[in-house]
Amino acid sequence: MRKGKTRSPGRSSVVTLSDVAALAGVSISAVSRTFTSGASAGKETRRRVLAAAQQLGYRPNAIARTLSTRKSRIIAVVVSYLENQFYPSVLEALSQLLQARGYHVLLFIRNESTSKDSETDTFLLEMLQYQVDGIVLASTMMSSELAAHCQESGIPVVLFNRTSKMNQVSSVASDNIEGGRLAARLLLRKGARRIAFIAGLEDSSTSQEREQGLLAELNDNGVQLFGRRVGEYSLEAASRAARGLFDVAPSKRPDAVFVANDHMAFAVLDVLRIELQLQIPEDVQVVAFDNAPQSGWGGYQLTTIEQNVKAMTEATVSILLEQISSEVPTPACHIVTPVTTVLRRTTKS
Amino acid sequence: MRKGKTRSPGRSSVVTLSDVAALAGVSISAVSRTFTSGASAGKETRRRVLAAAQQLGYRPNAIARTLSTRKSRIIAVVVSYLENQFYPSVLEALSQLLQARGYHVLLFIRNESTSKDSETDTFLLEMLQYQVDGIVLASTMMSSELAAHCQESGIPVVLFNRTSKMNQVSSVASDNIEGGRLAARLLLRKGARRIAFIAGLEDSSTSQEREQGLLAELNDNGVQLFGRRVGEYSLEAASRAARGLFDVAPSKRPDAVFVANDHMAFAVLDVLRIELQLQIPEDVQVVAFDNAPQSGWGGYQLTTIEQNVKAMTEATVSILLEQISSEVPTPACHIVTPVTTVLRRTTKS
DNA sequence: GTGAAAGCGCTAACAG
DNA sequence: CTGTTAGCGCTTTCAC
Repeated sequence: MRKGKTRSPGRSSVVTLSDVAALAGVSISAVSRTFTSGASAGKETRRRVLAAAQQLGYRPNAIARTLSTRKSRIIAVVVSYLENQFYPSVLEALSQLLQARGYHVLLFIRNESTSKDSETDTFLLEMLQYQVDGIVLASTMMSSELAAHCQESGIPVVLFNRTSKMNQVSSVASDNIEGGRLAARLLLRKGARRIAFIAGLEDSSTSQEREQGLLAELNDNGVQLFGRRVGEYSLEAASRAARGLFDVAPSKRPDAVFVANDHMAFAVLDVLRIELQLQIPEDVQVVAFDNAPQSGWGGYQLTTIEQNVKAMTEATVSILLEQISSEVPTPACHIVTPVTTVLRRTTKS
Repeated sequence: MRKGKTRSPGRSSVVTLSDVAALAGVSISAVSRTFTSGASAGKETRRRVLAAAQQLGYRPNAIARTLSTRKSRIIAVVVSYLENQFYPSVLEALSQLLQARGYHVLLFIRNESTSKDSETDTFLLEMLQYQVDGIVLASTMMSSELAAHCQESGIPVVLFNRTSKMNQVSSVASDNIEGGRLAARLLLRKGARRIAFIAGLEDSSTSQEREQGLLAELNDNGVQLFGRRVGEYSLEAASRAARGLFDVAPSKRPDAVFVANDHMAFAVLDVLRIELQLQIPEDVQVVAFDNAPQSGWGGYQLTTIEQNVKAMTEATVSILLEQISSEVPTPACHIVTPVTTVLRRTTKS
């Protein structure tokens, strides 16, 4: 191991507290204090320290600070995949907010297709090892088990865009039930009567709630669900689902579909329009969920139920920071953000 | 500050090396060694340590380890925005590779629109403070200056999908010039003679090279560039560029456009088809660059020059890890990955 | 307000 | 192979 004053040249970051202290002719605690907001800083001392620090190009070592304070100012965010543009949007918003408050994002992408269950543990371990101050689980496919694990390790967790059976852990999600109802109401109002649903993953709370809302509203209006398939949140499965529903005799076809998210809806629209030569919205109307960026693009013009990314991400960081700063374990809280329907060309005007 | 053995309950991560050592009845170094690969581990000792660690739920503290070893196993990756799906793809691939090798991704999103120049420094500072082992700059819009800064701080940097005037810093990028030539050749072969170009950001090396290749090939075939606009890598500017080029008398219209990336091309296609009611590829052919995921979707079916994300990301991590592990400063290296044209429906068959 | 000193949890000589 | 020990760079009592 290197000895005290030996410096490997070229590494500017090896300027330490004591170097600055030496140059400024004060103690290291003095230096530490001037770099710690809200500490008893001597006026003249501060000036000299700042000068010395400036001259030396001193940068506080966040790692050392973390070791000492047990606060890393790092938030782990885990997502399952970035293919669905909704998630990059979220990631961007989240990162922005966190950065503005002096936190940093340690990104974990848990690609479902290439990862086994055991990896879940690996992930968790790694997050814990890095002493992250908080975790946001923005992964619809993440097991509730993992959430529980995190929770019990004592570090704040918030479930993003999903909820958990156990109310122990905080969550932020859209009003998916209401969203499902909005979709149903819209479709009904536009004259649809043979309404089908394409689910995401069966065990995703998000998909379940959206379906639940759909069914409730349909039921309230005395109409039955016409068909149902599972799209697993993937392009391929969604395409298959669409074929299953629509590649049949016209008399057996739905006249509308509610797709659990925009991402799947793009695939659905492609098979409907291109493979099956169906007219949208004349032959079939479709409404989905999220309002991902591409939904508004000319190629799709998808009518959808919008999730309020801004509200969701803001709630997420505020809960997280709240829990982080609070000494006592804060009770879990569950935020439900409102949704709105945005009308485009996949429903009749 | 908390005293030695005092534990705040509920925080399982406070189990330390010495706790394990005590339970196992060995020294802390023994414990440390069994958790350090390639260390002289006593067979029986190891067994007992592992048992004790297991029982206590011990997790090595990566922060402490970092402080001691000066290796954080964290790589900073900075991107400018995630709206262009090419970047989420890259991020996912990068994260995958890095994770597999025991590294982690600290994500920085430098949203151009909301950030001032001074923030560049802030970013850099933060990365340095966290003692990141390496940096990948996957941001076309990032100033070369920042790259230089990083470089001089002694930590390995690789420019992703861009190059720098100064050859000091490593880079990984596609063969953009060849890509531009491929686009030109394709368009020429498909009968286009009035070929226009929509650039990204003027000072982006990537856009410059693509244009350069286009011009070179055009020139070799004795044809002049028919028109040129700047799309700034944004949907809005690209739409404007498309209007500028095509919202004119038919006699003055290009019969093909090469767009500097797919992201802009989507906007271009939308104005061409929807606003201007032009037939693609009959009235105008378009080819772009990247082969972003959506390019293959039914709504666009965009002919494009594909960047090999796999090759690019693999090269990136291999350079990075190489430089990290090498004691002496490794000379900068510049990887150029091959591109291929993928034919779809925006060019004639 | 300021300095001395004791850690934070782990690693890496070094001597046995 | 094992234990002892001296740090890594910073924060935070605790006296002065």
